[in-house]
Amino acid sequence: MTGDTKERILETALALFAKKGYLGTSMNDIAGKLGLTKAALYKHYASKQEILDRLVARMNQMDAERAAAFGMPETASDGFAEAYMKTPIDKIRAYSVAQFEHWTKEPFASNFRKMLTLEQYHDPKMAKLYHDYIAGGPLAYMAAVFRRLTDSDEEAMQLALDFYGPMYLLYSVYDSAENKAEVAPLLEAHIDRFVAKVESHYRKD
Amino acid sequence: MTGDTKERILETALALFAKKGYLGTSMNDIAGKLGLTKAALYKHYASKQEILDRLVARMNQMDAERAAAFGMPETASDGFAEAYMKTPIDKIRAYSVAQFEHWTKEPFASNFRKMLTLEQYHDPKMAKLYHDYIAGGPLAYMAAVFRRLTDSDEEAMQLALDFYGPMYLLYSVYDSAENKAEVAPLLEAHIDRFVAKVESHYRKD
DNA sequence: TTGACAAGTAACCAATCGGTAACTTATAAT
DNA sequence: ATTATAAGTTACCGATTGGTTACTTGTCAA
Repeated sequence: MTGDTKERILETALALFAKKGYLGTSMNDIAGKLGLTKAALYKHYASKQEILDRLVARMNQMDAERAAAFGMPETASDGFAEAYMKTPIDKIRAYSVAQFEHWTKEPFASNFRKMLTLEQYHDPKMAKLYHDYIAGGPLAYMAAVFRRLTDSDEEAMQLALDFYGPMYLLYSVYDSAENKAEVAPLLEAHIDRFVAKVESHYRKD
Repeated sequence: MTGDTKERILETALALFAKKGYLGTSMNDIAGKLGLTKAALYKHYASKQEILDRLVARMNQMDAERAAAFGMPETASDGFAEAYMKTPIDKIRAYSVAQFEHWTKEPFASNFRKMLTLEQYHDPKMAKLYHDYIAGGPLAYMAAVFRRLTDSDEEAMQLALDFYGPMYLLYSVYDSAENKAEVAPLLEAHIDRFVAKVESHYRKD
């Protein structure tokens, strides 16, 4: 039965970190929501920081598994040399839609993304995770992918901005949307329009 | 001399709120950075909350003045009925570039944007300000502007996503960029490409 | 000269923070 | 039956929180 409580602590802590931030969430808050006292939390984790560390470790593990499942190079790496090899446009589309569903509908990933958003400016480690997972990381990734379609790094970056900028904005739209079911179709329409535009302009495919 | 200290308290508090969040910043932090004790802060503001309220009020005032200076309808309003009247593409371009410079280089606006980013999930008022100023607000604004170029609301929204999504992403890119001077040209290139694409596709201008 | 006032200080307040110590209780293996 | 052990409790710790009180100091007007 230890695994059950230990798991519920992680989920509850992450949900609170996503809403109130790491500093804004007390051990009493986490324990209270589980019907426990805060001392019980220290039977499972040595400190508040260790709870956060375990959350980060789990996110890294989940992302590596997902990247492997979709046959895409991992995101966290600095070198994107292998990214612009053979990634057909269909695979990019499927991967992007799945990524969006993951970061919005999956409770763990959605709360983790919100937590990163709240912690990015005062914690360098969180800033790097936010960059790699949500912001500049995927942008650089797409720029590397599009590099083989274009003649210059500048145009590849513009294509990456065209492609990922709206997707990045839709994360925020999703979070504050009253009807969240309307958001994913906006992304799919955007990707379809983008693919059509690229395929008509770069006919060397 | 009261105005000087009162002003420095606001600026210092906002800079700390942007880095550590509202809850993560103590009155001691603010006072210490000014070479004062926290009791001195209460000679100028009744509470920590009043400092935040004054920052919000100042931002609203600054934005109204800027919107008026650029001849654009205000952002915070719910009704965009007047938005799609006569806003030439040149004015939109100039306004957008100025907005980006404002939210990145202007210290007050830059710190305010970061503070809103950190507070958006746990404070409904901050969530609305973030939406109106940074995320869904400008998106809806651009969708209303582009509505007169298109046949449907759906296509207007797609155009707005194409236009504002990259701009929104570049805010994040700017914050973590080592060479910040390279970011604004990315936005200007994007806008030029967008304008060229729109003018070739919608030739009823 | 005096007196009002703005702006600052040191010292304190109750509440809360992350974390610890001592104790209870249920379960399960020997 | 006994004994570990895991999982919980209550009560406490020093530090810090937002905020208050009493006091001092400099300036400027009557």
